[in-house]
Amino acid sequence: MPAVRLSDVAQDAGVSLATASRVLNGSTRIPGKAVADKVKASAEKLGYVANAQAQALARSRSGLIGLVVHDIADPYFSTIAREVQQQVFASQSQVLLTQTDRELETEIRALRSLLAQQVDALVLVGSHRYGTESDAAIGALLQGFERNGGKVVGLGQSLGVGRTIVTDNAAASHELATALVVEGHRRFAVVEGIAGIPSAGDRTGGFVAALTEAGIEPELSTAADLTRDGGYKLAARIHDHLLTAPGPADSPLCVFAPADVMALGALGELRRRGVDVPVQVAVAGFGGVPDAADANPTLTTIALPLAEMARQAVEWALEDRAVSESPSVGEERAREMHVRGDVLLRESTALAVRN
Amino acid sequence: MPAVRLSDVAQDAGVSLATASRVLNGSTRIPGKAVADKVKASAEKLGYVANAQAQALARSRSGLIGLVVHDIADPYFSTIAREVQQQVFASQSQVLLTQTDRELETEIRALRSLLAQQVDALVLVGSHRYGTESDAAIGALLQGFERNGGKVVGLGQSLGVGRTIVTDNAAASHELATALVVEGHRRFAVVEGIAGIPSAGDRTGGFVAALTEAGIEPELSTAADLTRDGGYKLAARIHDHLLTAPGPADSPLCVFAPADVMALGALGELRRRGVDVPVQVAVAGFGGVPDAADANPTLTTIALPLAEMARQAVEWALEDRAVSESPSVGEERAREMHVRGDVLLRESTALAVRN
DNA sequence: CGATGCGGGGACAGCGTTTCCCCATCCCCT
DNA sequence: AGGGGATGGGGAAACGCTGTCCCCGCATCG
Repeated sequence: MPAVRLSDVAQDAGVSLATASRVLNGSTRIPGKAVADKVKASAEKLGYVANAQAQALARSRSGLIGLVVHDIADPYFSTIAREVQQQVFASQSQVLLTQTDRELETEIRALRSLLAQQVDALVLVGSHRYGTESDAAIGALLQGFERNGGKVVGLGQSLGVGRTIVTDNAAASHELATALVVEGHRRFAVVEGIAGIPSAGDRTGGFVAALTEAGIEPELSTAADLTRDGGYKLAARIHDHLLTAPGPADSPLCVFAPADVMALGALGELRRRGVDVPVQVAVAGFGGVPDAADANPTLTTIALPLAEMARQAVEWALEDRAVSESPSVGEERAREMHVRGDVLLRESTALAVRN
Repeated sequence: MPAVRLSDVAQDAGVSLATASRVLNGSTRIPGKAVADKVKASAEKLGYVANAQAQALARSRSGLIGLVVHDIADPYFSTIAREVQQQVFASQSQVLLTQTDRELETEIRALRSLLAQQVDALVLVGSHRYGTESDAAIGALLQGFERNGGKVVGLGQSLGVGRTIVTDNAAASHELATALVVEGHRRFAVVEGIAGIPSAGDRTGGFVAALTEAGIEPELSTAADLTRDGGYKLAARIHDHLLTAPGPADSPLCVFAPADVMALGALGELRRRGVDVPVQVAVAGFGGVPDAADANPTLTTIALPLAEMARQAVEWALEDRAVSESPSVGEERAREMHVRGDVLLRESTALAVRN
């Protein structure tokens, strides 16, 4: 029972293949009303569903958008994915989802697959930075893709190719650290940057820079993944550290986790270990996922306009190619858009009222 | 600068299209080593990437798996999606993601698109139940898909087509309610079922049935979406209700939200309103998302083995068609698999120790 | 009244792969 | 030494659709 093809519809309606095609797809040429109705009736009757693969092959446009995230279970990425999917779907296109787990090899494989599927555009969220030696393969892939007419949109940091929605990770983290110091925090712990993931390093970097300016040095710097599990590990380290270096009782250790999901995990693990937040330890995250506002204590973080960023990314991804290929003389189309995060000081970093 | 095609590789290697195809894809016929190496070298040199669309057309297998969820930003779905994506990707296939937002029309559109993309299999998570009048269109779509050789796997409740991983929502909720009553809870609030989403109704239904058996009637039943926002709304209703019917001071109102994300939202909103959980209000969820364990208070819930369920779904979805078409005589392949949820009584429903 | 458009429909050549079928070798067996 | 069976490579027909080119007929205009 093979699927019904366009030729079946054409035959049933008594018209040619060409006419059937014109009726059932927005062609430039609109057949006469009478014929059109006949074709539509036949299509309906037979339950015709176009073969997108064949259409893609003939049109050389697949209507597929590749979405690359590190981990779809991370609320940061799933919040973005939600919006991306909605927008793309509203435009009659489809989202092809891939996860990299922050592995370079996996990302390369994922990109290869997406390219093989002939995606029209690629939306990379929190990708590796293009340009470093080991990322050369990715850079080559992306450049080749763009040269063949594909669009690349980066969400997070600049890729060196395509268009990017840049979050100034370092500046935002700098602002957060400054605010925390102003609040009265003096003891800090940070998470070490992760090789190949520049955004994490930028965040910690900006944070530490602000501390340095304030004449403060973090008393702990530890390595951990940007995941919930990483947050557990981070909490364990913090706990251990406090056992050996308790410090003044009225001064909590403020830990900056460069991802909200990590901060949320740390919150859970600290509590399990009987460490009070924010009295003994203060926690700050980065991202502004919805979960952070409902946590207890509510999580101090840098809120990024995730939905807006996603919408902009899709807009660029779906933008008519004709427009993008004709850079209106003199006025070059913006290749980057900067968004800023809002520092949200909440309960997780609140200091006890001084008596 | 069009992409390099297989014919380019063949020409470069000085072999025919057929041979090149045989070398670069696992064909049954393996060309001689010498020729194979030459072709591989050319492919590498030219940066050849196969056109999956064309392959799909020729092979009539797309290597695409359609994933349908209500809301990818809901941790329940994103946890499942994470696992599904990983498994599918490991098998050289791709995930096509769609969200329904729990809208029937959207789900129909989504299915149509997935069918148009010629997906090899469909994984439906928490879909509408097939069989009710308004779902006839979906049922027809799915049946037609299956008849054409597609596979359908449902995750949640039975679809009436394909294979299903069934969670016994009613029984699990019944067990949870019983446990809560045993703990000492006497006052309950529930969420009304939502038209078209049987799982929510089943959960509340099982919960209420257990209460009835215990001679208890919920003192509040309210409508709210199975989302974080729904949780906010639920919390607001609960709060209002408590203002008019405070009840005995030592007896909290226990509210059952049939989705963890909803319960988590309620936790946040209750706190914002100054309602203490679990002292004034107890909260229970359903699903067992990772977030529930890190919440404060930790969330009582029914934990489903989400990752396992996802893995099983993918296994069925990717199962060799030849196997599934030859039902080994006598031993019919299981069409359903039942998983049970574990009742996890945690802090959000803890009663104060009786003095 | 004949010529010029133009609207509307059909034939057909691709789009990039796979795969069936045929053909040329080469080897081994009789 | 000749024939038969492997073995390995090539030609070409699909796969289902789009888009270009062409043709026909009717209305309009000179």
